[in-house]
Amino acid sequence: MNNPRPCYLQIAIDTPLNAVFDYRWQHEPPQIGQLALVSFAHREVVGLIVGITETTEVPVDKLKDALAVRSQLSPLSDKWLALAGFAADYYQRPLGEVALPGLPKNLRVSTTVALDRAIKKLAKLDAPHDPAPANMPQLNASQQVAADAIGGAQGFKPTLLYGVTGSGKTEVYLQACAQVLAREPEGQILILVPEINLTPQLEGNIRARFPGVMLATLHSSLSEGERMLHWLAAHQGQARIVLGTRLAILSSLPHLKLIVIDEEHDPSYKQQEGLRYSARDLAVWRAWQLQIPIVLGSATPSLESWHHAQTGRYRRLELRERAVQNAVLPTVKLIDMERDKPSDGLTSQLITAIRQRMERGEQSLLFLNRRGYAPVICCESCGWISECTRCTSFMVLHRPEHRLRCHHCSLEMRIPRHCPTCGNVDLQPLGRGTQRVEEGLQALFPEARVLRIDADSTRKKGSAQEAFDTVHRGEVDILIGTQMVAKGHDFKNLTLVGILNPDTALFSQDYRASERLFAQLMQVAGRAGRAGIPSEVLIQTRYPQHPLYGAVVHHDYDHFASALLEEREQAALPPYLFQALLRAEARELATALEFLAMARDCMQHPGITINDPIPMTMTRVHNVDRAQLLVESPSRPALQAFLREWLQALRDMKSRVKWSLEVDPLDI
DNA sequence: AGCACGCCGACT
DNA sequence: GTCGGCGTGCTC
Repeated sequence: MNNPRPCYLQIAIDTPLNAVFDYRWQHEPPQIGQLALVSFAHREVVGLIVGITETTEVPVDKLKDALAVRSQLSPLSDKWLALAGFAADYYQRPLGEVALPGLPKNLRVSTTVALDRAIKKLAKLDAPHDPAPANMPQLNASQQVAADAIGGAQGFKPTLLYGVTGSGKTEVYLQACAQVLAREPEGQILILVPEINLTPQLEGNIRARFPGVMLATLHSSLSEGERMLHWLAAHQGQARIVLGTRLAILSSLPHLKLIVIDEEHDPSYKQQEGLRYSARDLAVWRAWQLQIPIVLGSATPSLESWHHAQTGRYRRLELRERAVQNAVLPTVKLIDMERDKPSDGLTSQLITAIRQRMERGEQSLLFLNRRGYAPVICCESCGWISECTRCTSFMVLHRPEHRLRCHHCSLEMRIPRHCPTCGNVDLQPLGRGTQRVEEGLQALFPEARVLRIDADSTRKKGSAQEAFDTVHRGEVDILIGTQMVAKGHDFKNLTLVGILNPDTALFSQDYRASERLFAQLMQVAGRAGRAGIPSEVLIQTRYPQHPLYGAVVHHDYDHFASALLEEREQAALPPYLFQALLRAEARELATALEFLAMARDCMQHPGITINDPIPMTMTRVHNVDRAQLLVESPSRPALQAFLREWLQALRDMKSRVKWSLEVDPLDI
């Protein structure tokens, strides 16, 4: 057991320091990829062994002994280490910050009881697999072509599966999976979805289809015990199918043979804090690394993927029809709000359409992406408006709770009885959110069962599921909701979708806003008419002539996307240009801007454009001012090379300003 | 990022 | 007298 000659372990630790740390080890040498418990800066942490050497440069007085190696856990593979290494390089973060946070928490504590228990439990579950699928439904012709193309692919073959909502993409994935499981005796499949609670039926479908193979799920609402078990099942190769959200892209899958990314355009594949990675982009890299097929599915692909399909880097497969017998796409109509003036936010045409559904016993869904009662209240005599004292934003009126609430810093207060500046008692709500529309609907249709689903109405755990179940049981006539109702759900009796206020995104500063709006409209429109009953989507707009709406009416993503891509090329925007964003925050805006100006000027940068520092659109959040600096280049390698040097220079500046870098930012 | 050390203000 | 405020400095 005792090895007379000590070795040195190079250990990556979850810290912002851009280095690995050497520790002495006086026992049998471990393997690269194993985890080790070490004492680091007055605390005990678990790090990842990334190198083993016989010498070290570190002075003896600094060197410590590693405390333990987690020898019961088989090492993370070279391929996995290379994936973490790529992500660390690409997103300009220390390896430890990439590799460690994705591991189950119970692997990163000083005790091993949870690990030992999970290993024992999985040993008992080690039954032989039977990959045979149960109850395979008949596919239509284009589904079959797609399933065979994906399931039969060899090598690195990215496929963009472009299929309208309800065209049966899921069934294509499942049958492609069946082919891979049958062909590869140990093969594993990774299926990524945007948010698991929005697709609870997918998990059930997979289990029912493949009763003989182990499925592991990985997402943020698992308990720590479950996460440990599922992660380990994937790591040991026992789980043949892993279904997860973006964080699952960094799971250990030694026999990975196929990757599926459902709704690949969905912004939730992009992590928005800490390591801001794109799970979709990492998935493509991982497929390339392993030389395996990957399928990206969407009714409204991201322009990045669309571009790759146009240039031939991805193969494009198409599903043009809805898969359910007789189900057709809903008819989309635009309601001109200049002609049909809304009262309580609803035009007379929309009200009539809802009334018809009531009479026929069918359901209606109203979509408004704004929660609360009204986005702001104001004083009509002096012009005071309810601004947040800590953020560059407004306090939103939440009438049922009798409170004003800032959606950015969650500051709350009672509704003032009178205007804080002039004393006027007549404070008016301005604009409308879901609560106000709910109130208007109830007044308009006293006999209707109206249900509101948004982040406020579903605060309690499980209440969202409960609300959706109520809709599925047919106990709701009119559903009003935000984003939450747009995704995934298959409402059988829903034949009308009303979209209340989509216009704001049309004139947004954010060049991605129209792409997102289109995807959102298609997605929510896709909730209607799934069971074969003819159905309608009504969009209330002041700009019925806008080309975006024209494309929605004709269900024509092809031309819309190609037109947007052309605009992006003309304007030199992604995907024809690569970007990174340096953000800085400070108590005073000037401090943040000064730091960014220094950053801009601290280095030569041929081939790289560095724009001027500007305050962020929402400058102040929770009493912190934020500014940003956009860096651009038509060459990704040039940008990458520049960023590496630049970040070193920024670290050496030792500024007290808090800053961070995001590669491939979505929101600018 | 944590966490300790360190040097100045109001409390039993 | 000390409890604790957060500035600054280090982590193999």
